[in-house]
Amino acid sequence: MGIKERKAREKKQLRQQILSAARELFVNEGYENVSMRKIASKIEYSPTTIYLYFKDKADLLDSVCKETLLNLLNTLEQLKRDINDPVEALRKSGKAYVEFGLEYPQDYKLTFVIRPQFQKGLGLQEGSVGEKVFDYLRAMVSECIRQQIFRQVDVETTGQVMWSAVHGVTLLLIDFPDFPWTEKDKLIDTVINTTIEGLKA
Amino acid sequence: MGIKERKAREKKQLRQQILSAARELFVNEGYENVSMRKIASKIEYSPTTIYLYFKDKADLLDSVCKETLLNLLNTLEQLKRDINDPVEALRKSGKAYVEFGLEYPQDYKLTFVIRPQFQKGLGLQEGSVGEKVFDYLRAMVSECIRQQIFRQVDVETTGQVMWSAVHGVTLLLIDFPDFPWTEKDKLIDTVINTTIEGLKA
DNA sequence: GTGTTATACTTAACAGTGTTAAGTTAAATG
DNA sequence: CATTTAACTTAACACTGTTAAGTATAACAC
Repeated sequence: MGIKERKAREKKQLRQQILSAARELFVNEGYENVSMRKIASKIEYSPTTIYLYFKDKADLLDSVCKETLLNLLNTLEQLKRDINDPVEALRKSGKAYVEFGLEYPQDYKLTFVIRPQFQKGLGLQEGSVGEKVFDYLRAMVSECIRQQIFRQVDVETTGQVMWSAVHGVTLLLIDFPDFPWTEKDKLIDTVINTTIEGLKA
Repeated sequence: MGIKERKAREKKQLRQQILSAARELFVNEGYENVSMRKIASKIEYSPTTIYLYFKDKADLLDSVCKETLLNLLNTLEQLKRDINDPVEALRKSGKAYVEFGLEYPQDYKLTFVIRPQFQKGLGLQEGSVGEKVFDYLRAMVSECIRQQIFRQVDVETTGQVMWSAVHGVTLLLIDFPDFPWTEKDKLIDTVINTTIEGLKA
């Protein structure tokens, strides 16, 4: 019974191949500037083959995005294990969050800006990766409050403030790459540090 | 010599008509889903006529956004006249900024998220309205630093931190209307206050 | 008033897009 | 060996932004 399994393996491989090609093109040239034909030509298949593996172009981007969000979650959870001080963990997590957004701007914008626009009704879907990322942030903030490092404001608000800050700087850096920003890392650090300082007792 | 003036007036009128039609369609259906043909049909001209008034679709979007920014700038400058305390002015301006975004969410996204995506290379151009808005913010922050209320970090960075915060919370509130946010005004105030506190000495 | 020029707009077309229906080819099954 | 099934391709549709060429009308000079 090895034949069916080989076939399934090959299908999975091609799916992954499409996904990788799409990611590379999306990241380098931007979602709008990448056509299905371009992706197809990169993997040396006809354009219509893609539709045997993905519903449409949005679904393809969706899948690319889900992959990278899982990466973000991995990165963050790895980080958590190595750091004890909750403030330091929050700082590093914030930085990792922004850097992820800058590394995969298309994915970031799709998930946190574009998808909500077309998928109204739910903020972050139940059980979605996006929700898990916010859960992670909440846990961290919660620890800072518990240890009385942060002011005793409610956890939800505090988490949302933190999210606003990193979300804001991420999008500004993505959307206005030619604005005369302060040196990028300095800006990110200052945003995170300022917010943390402001949240302290 | 009234003929030339009448002609000029008519040209201006048609330009404005195109602009209004474009704004309405962009806001209601989203930039990508609006074609030049759709705009043209709305104003009952041929599609190519638009190109006599605007370089291309991006330029049209640009002009729509410029209008939006002028409105924002007006709102802000009205505010400035009434307040003396620079921190209070900054707080109120931040709030006004966010509220402007929430009142015209589609316009805000068009200007600060969608346009940069399609009109690359725009830092904030010399003399542009966007630059004036940031100048406004800079002046305010500068005063806070001069009066030694804020830490002596450079003005640019400080301004950018402030912008990140308000931009972030504005977009989150727009894009995830069904997320279990803290009460809206409380969240906005906390974001602004936290950032201001973090910037203080 | 007539001929010419400039202005404002339109028609037709190009090269590209996402997507689908129908067709092909080769492998697996009975 | 015949038939069915799966994987992939070809051709086409209805769109997109944009441009070059054409047209009709209004303004101007004489």
